[in-house]
Amino acid sequence: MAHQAQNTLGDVAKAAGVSLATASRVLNGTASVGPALRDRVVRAAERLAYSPNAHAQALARSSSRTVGVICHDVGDPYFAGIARGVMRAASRHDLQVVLGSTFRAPDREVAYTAMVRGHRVRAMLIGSGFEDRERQKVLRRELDRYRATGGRVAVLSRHRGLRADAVLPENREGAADLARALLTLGHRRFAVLSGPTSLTTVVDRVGGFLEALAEAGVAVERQDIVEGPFTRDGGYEAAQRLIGRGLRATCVFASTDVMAAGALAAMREHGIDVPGDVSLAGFDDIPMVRDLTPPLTTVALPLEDLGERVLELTTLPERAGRTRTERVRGRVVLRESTAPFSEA
Amino acid sequence: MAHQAQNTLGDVAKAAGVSLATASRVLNGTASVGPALRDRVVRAAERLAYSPNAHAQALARSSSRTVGVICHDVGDPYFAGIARGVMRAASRHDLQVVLGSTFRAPDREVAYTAMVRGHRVRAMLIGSGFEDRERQKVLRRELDRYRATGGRVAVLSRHRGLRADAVLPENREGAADLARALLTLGHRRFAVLSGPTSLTTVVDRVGGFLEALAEAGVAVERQDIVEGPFTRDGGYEAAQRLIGRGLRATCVFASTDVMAAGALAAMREHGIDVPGDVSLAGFDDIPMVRDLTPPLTTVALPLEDLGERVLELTTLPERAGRTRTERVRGRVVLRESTAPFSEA
DNA sequence: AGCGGTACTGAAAGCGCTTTCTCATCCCGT
DNA sequence: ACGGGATGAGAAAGCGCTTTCAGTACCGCT
Repeated sequence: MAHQAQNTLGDVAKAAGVSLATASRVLNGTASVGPALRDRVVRAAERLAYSPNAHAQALARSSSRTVGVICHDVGDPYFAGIARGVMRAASRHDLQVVLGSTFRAPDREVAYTAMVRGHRVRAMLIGSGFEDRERQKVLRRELDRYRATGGRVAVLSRHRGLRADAVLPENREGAADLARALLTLGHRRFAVLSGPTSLTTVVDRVGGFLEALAEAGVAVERQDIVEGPFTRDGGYEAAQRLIGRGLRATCVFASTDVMAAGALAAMREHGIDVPGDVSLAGFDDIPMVRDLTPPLTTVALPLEDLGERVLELTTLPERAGRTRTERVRGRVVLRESTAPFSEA
Repeated sequence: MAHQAQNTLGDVAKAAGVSLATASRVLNGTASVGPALRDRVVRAAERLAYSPNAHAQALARSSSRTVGVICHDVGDPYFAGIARGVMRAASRHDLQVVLGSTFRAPDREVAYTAMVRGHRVRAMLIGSGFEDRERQKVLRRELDRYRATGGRVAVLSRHRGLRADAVLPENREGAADLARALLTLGHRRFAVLSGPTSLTTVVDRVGGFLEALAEAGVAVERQDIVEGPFTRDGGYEAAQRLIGRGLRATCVFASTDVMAAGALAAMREHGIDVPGDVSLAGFDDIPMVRDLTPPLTTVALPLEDLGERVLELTTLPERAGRTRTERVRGRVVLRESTAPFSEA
């Protein structure tokens, strides 16, 4: 599917009766060119519908204005929000974006980084994140190679041993804050809907939550921690299982809002009133949760902002040894899905 | 921010003690090379962490495995769903994606097409769509130039006078189906929450809805059609205004689910029961609407599927004169947000 | 008139790869 | 033993641009 001949800079130069060099200079504004010639070139370019070949430019300049973005799933509201922020910032910096969606498959993540490296992008934003040691090692090698050649890397959320600039949603602390807020409401028996423990995000959130409870002397039994896919239906199923085992908790924490949404549906189906019978809280504050009934208590993360910031990080001048880390504290938002509890 | 020297194919060739040509052939598998040399090349490439420069390849081959995707806003659940489909299909076809988000600004749309054209992508997917004649003319010119040089274009939803392969959600028919379903429920007085009439999608949906009503002899008064931004908050505000004017309709149609979600919130705030006091319906069937209370009646569009199909279109061999059009009929899904109505 | 600048413009050398051509070899049948 | 088709490998010509480097003109001065 080769492209047919496009007009090249050479054509433009010929049409304008100037040299290649001059045409290039006019179109890039890299040097002063006499107004007469300048005009002729601009006109010729317009007339020929000239569009500079980005590849040729990238090759000649050995640099590009492209960044690579790799995330788990653009379809997920979490990444959709982040992606929006990234796109906004990219457009502000006049950067192009090539996108990779791993669908949560670690090897696809590595494949994408390789591909993106091939594109000689000036920066790479990584928004996925796996606990898998082996994978992480491979990824790290890939990224080190990339950086060795001058590439920038910025990650969103924690990545094991990936020395890179990062925007860090404080999942651990946010979940802990939430736990404390729920304790304050009087809850003492909790259940947790966990996502796959292969995701760092999940590990941090669940870990932070349990830890804060533990500090208050509250333990969560193993059977009250249910794991499921990091999706709405994953939450639904996990909740089903929890309910099937006999729901004894007075408060359920879902490690992400989309799971909470699913859980809410499951509870409704089982005639369990939220927050009457049980309180429910999520994490992220994706837009839709305000519109659930009841609106969901959650830890608000400024998703779009996170996206913008991680992109911005790569535009900052590189710092010698140290990497930059921007921590973003989630804000606990208490809504109607959680109610005070007192031992009847 | 020039990249430092990466290992080039030349380095690999030298390290393997073969010519550039042979190295290229081995790495691309384009010709048979003796097993001994082949092995040396592969090893050398691995050792040097060689990553072919995609730009150089694109330039030399004058073709690339990249497609451009342009949409209004990846953050919107509608496009997020579609984007997911596109990414899935792209990964299946081993195609890279460069993404553009126009944030609903027509000139940004044109700018993106130009940029994407510069990338010599093999195909361009356009998911936006404006009624604006002037803009459309500019866009069309841009795309014609692109196609004149062998580029493929596929659009999602109707685009005025853009002769291109298309996946066409039948907005008009879907809205009409919905209207008829609502009529069957007994409703005779309707209100419409319209998005900006600069969007083709809006025009089609609202038009189809009203037309079907008209055919049944039901008219909607001008003041019962309220326009707002194509967002959740746009729906909220539009509903506010409608309520402010004195809501007389027994059924409200929002031209997109996200607006319906906002409208639902507004109604709840005003103590208007859905569907007790008024029925409410949307369009798209984005995942979240199942989880609203009440779950939303809507016209279901297979979003992810739409995305896959529009990408697939560009992978099909081009057809001489005629363009392909895949129509996708939305399916009316009646949920609890709509109730039968009978004149009390 | 002659000198040092200043301001423009062009020729040409790459950027890193693919892909014709060309040229050796090698193996086969006869 | 010899011609001829495979087969394997290299040289070199681009792909479309940017960017040194090397002028050429022309300006104001002395």
